[in-house]
Amino acid sequence: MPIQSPVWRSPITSSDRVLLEIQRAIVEGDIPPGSKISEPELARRFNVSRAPLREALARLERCHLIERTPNAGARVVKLSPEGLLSLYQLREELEGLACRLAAENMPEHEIDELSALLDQHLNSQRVREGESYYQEEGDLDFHYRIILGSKNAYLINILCDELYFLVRMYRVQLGMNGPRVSRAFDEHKAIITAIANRDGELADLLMRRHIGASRKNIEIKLLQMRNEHDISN
Amino acid sequence: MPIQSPVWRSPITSSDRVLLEIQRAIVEGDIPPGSKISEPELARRFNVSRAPLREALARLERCHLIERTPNAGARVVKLSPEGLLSLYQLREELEGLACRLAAENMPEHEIDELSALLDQHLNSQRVREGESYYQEEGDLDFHYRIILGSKNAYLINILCDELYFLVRMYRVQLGMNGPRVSRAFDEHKAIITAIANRDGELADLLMRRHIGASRKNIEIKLLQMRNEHDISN
DNA sequence: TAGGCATAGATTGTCGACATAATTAAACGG
DNA sequence: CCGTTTAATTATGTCGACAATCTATGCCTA
Repeated sequence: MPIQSPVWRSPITSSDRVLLEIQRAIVEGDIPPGSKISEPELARRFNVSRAPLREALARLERCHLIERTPNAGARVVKLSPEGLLSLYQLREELEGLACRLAAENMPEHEIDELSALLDQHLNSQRVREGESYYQEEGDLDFHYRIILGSKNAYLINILCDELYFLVRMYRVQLGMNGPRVSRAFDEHKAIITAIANRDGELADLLMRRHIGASRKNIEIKLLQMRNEHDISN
Repeated sequence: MPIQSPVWRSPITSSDRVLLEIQRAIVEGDIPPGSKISEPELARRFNVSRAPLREALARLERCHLIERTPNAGARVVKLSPEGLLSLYQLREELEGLACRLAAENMPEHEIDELSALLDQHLNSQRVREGESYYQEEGDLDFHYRIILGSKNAYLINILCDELYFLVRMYRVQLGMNGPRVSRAFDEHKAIITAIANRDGELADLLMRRHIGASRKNIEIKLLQMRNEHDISN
């Protein structure tokens, strides 16, 4: 039964518009983590009443970008090492499952498209200096397509609509454009090959390893930041 | 970084009260699957304005009990074999992970409590005829406690707040009080033992098998129902 | 008679205002 | 001067009403 995505529906209502704007602002850090969300202020800022704004806040809570307490208002989530660890534990498990299911359910043409997209990225990426594009959009696109290929509506909803905004937020705010680009590309290639061969078990394993590598990479980054902080104090 | 549960917060506001009532009504089938949700009607029925009602609807959508389309309103979800399969695929994965994490993070006293609870259920259940209690509340309680024991906030949120209402809905509406009671008890005992031994790998495996058995049990039930339906036509 | 169009009714999305609870500021006492 | 209590202010929860959109009924046309 097709569960339509309630977060990424075509922006028609003002609530949708406001949602997208605030989502971007939080992910990019324009509204800093931990800061309080003032309904009257945001309503003025986006020229809407509090009704659609509150609708947007409800959906922001759904993708874990804000936390609300009754009668006390909402605050932007505060990033933390534990939160990031929890997030990546889940991603390893869920995206591994997504790969296994994609190996069963992903139509040939979707696999071909994704494969072609990877090659295209390889060509355009090696030449120009701006490797950040692949790191950002390209990587997300890769993961999204596999998740969608799983054809499991709940899995798609949880990953794409609820968890991936957080992933982007951590990436942006930790400044993740490390030197993992080329290796990530090879790993992506291996995963899509496994899916094309309908080898769900292997695709599962490779994806877990892929995300695990990202996690370790980020944990190192966090340790560095913590050390710098300790030194500066 | 405690993420407070946004769905199960103490019912203080009218929105919370309405949410709980509608949740129960949908899970129990009082509001039949697929039926349209009329905001004016429900607002009158619960003596509230449409504002808190819409807040409740937003949260109902979050736990997949209704589906909304912009400018067209909300409908109660329609149960389907594919939906149930998707749900149990996710549960196997997520609750397996929960077991692995619980083996690491669950405090001794929580393990002892759960263990004692199981023994208590064993005693009170064997004597009286009403085995349905354990099947319903007891089983849910068992799973909830392990999930909470994982100490992964996102995992807890997804399972307890977003997916378990659907699990209950499927159970109630498919009339799941089968003969699996005693076997489920043994399986529960084995799982908690593995967690107590801090053997995450084993607990993971056992939980996956436990849920997989439930899934097969339900698939059989669905086949039976489909056959009965075919015969009657 | 089937299909498309227009109108009427109802529903959803949005708005501004009020009641209540929380937060801040001030006043008081120690 | 600081902590506590009280008052003022602000913010959240809720309400009723209006505007935009969708649905259904009936009519017209081919």
